[in-house]
Amino acid sequence: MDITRAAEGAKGFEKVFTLLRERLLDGSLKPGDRLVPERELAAQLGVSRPAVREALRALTMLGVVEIIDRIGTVVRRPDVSMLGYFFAFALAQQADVIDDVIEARIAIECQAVRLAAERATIADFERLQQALTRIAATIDDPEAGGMADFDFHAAVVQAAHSETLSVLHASMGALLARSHRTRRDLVQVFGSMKSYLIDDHRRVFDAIVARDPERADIALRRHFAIGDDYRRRAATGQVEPQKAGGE
Amino acid sequence: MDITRAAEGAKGFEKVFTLLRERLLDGSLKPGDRLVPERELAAQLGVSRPAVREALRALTMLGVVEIIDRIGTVVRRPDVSMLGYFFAFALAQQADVIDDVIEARIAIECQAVRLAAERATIADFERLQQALTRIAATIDDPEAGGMADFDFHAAVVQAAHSETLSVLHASMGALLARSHRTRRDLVQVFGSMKSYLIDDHRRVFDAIVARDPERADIALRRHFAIGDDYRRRAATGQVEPQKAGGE
DNA sequence: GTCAATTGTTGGTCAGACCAACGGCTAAAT
DNA sequence: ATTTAGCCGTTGGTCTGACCAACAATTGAC
Repeated sequence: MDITRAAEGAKGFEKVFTLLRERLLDGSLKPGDRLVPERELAAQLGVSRPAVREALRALTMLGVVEIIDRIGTVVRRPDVSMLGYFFAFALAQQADVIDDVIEARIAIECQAVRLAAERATIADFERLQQALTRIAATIDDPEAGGMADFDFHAAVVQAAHSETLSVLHASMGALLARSHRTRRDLVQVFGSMKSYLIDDHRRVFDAIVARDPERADIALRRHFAIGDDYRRRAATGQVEPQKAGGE
Repeated sequence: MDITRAAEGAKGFEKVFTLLRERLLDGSLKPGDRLVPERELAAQLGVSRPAVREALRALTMLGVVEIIDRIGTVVRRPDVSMLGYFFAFALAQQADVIDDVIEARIAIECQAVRLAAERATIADFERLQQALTRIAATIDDPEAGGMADFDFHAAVVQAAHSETLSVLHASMGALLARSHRTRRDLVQVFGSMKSYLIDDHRRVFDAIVARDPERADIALRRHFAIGDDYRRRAATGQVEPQKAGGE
């Protein structure tokens, strides 16, 4: 492993981090690979060992490496659970990032639902059907209901058979699950949400089964729009949304 | 700032990280706050300064603090830029399935073009217009043309005014730029690509200007589909695509 | 009051030492 | 010959103490 071509001009932490980042991004370092020991890496790069440690710790936070005591540092597939930390901090600091990410998830799911309509397998239909059943069974339980809603959406993304979309969706998973959970709290405020939750998810499922990407996309977008409406009205103190009973 | 209640039993990095995480999550530390100097924090916690540095560096990667040289460490509000690092690594691992990533980009861009149709500013229109001009001017230059194509798509994503979509798109940026570059090589095989490239991009632009999200989405999807058609025919040795000249 | 020099402060980095906990190797016992 | 016990090497985790760079603040001279 030729690892001595360091970043120009940099030293210490920056030198190590930049070089490892490049090796990871260009594929020289792959999941499962073990880095040379810290002392050796420090010697090769002409930096101090604490600088190496800082860089490795930083990469650990991104989930791309794992420092194993007395074994060494191992490259791993980026671990979406690390993003749980990020979202927890974002929530605690009331950062704008939360709504931005939740909005952007529409891109992932709406494209996924189109692909699902084209590619879903029997196993996918079964998983979606089970998720639908669970949504209905948990309609009065916000905790389990939130999870059931999230599971349905995750099943849609899985049915798309796109590894990239799955990774992106999983990276937002912690945030989306929380969002679904919060949405479910509104069921006690708006009785009409019960039929909304069951019927809308069913509509999405039916469009996937019908192999109709356009219809699936439209059904899912409508689902998001009405969900946002419920949220808006809860925030503004309005009672039942006017469109809830309509088509 | 009472910061000495450390995590039970832990020491070194773990002790510092855990304690700071708690302070950040419980609101004791807020954006704008400045932590005590590293030396003092190390003394208060009874750990070494490198341990403090590792913990601070870890929190830096999560975007919750910023280490400012000779000033100190300041708490900040997390923003989406941290996600960019994560996505870049996650997508780099997908590099073996480049087509999967290229396909998934449709999710990002098609949602972005919808939002662009709703949110684009005058400055966005100007940037898109310039990109269009550059596409036409570079029609016979694969290198510059690939970049011009990518710039148009990036401008669409920017016009969506969604940080998360921008970050996601940037994470794929290198792959997409290369894909556009490769596509431009096909111009020499298929003369009809010239009008395709100019007209299709113009159609997308017009739909954005018309503030018509549906039409923009449809135009961009058609653009991708025809682009894929060219690519397929090049791979299978066919000459001009039959639909190229039609509506 | 202004300017220059000095001092203090903070993060960035380094060198070297020690500790804990394994795994591997070697020598002794059976 | 085989098994067991002890020792050594290795690696990450942590610590101490020192030095450097680059400012800002303070002090003294004019």
